[in-house]
Amino acid sequence: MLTSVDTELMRVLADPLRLKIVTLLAREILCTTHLVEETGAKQTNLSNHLKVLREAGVVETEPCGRFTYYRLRPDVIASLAGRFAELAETAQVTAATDTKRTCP
Amino acid sequence: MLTSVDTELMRVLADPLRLKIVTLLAREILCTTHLVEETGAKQTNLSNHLKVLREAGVVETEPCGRFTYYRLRPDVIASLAGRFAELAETAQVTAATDTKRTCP
DNA sequence: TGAAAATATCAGTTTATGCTGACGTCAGTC
DNA sequence: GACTGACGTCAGCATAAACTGATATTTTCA
Repeated sequence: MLTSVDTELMRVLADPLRLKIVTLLAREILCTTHLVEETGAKQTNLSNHLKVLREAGVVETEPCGRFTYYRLRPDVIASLAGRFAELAETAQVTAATDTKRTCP
Repeated sequence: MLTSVDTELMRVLADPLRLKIVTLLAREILCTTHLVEETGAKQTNLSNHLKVLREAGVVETEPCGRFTYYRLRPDVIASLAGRFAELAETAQVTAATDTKRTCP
């Protein structure tokens, strides 16, 4: 059974800046200041995007004094990768067998 | 080296209706009429979304008389799945080793 | 305690984009 | 050759969402 891809998660990850953040967090656990440096975005803007990522469960926070560390949740990304892999596999079979519905 | 996820492709796939179309096309090659039936969306709306998917290289068309068959390109989805799998793998290592940049 | 730094929140503006209705085009059928 | 059905295009509208500036909150350090 082909489980569908989470639309909300896709929406969250579709923004260029958020995708950049996710890519950066995949390599290192960073705090907002680092992300401001790396992306060049305004702190306010970044904070908004981080909130979106947090609420979507993509990242987790860990307070450290007056800093806040952000870490990416690997399982969320892995799950998404799995969904797309399934989808690609299904599409592969469809293409190979040329499964088409007849015109009405 | 971690190749980044294609933002444009993500934007295209982030729409609920387009994701629905992609999921349907993964199983069967369909024409617009079928997609109208399956999704319940207006033909015009669907045509607009199909154009977006076409221009992004996600789907291909095959004319058949006055009908137009749409097929999903498995390689595009497979590639995306691969990128996310890499990202997840990197994030997994980062989490396991607790790789964090020190506060400035 | 007062100042500064790190981060979050809020309100307002602007931009992007999805949806719709009207219309155009091309292929098949009577 | 006129008609119908499948599909695409275009212009306009409406909503969502990204960006910004101002401000609040919390923590650290002198």
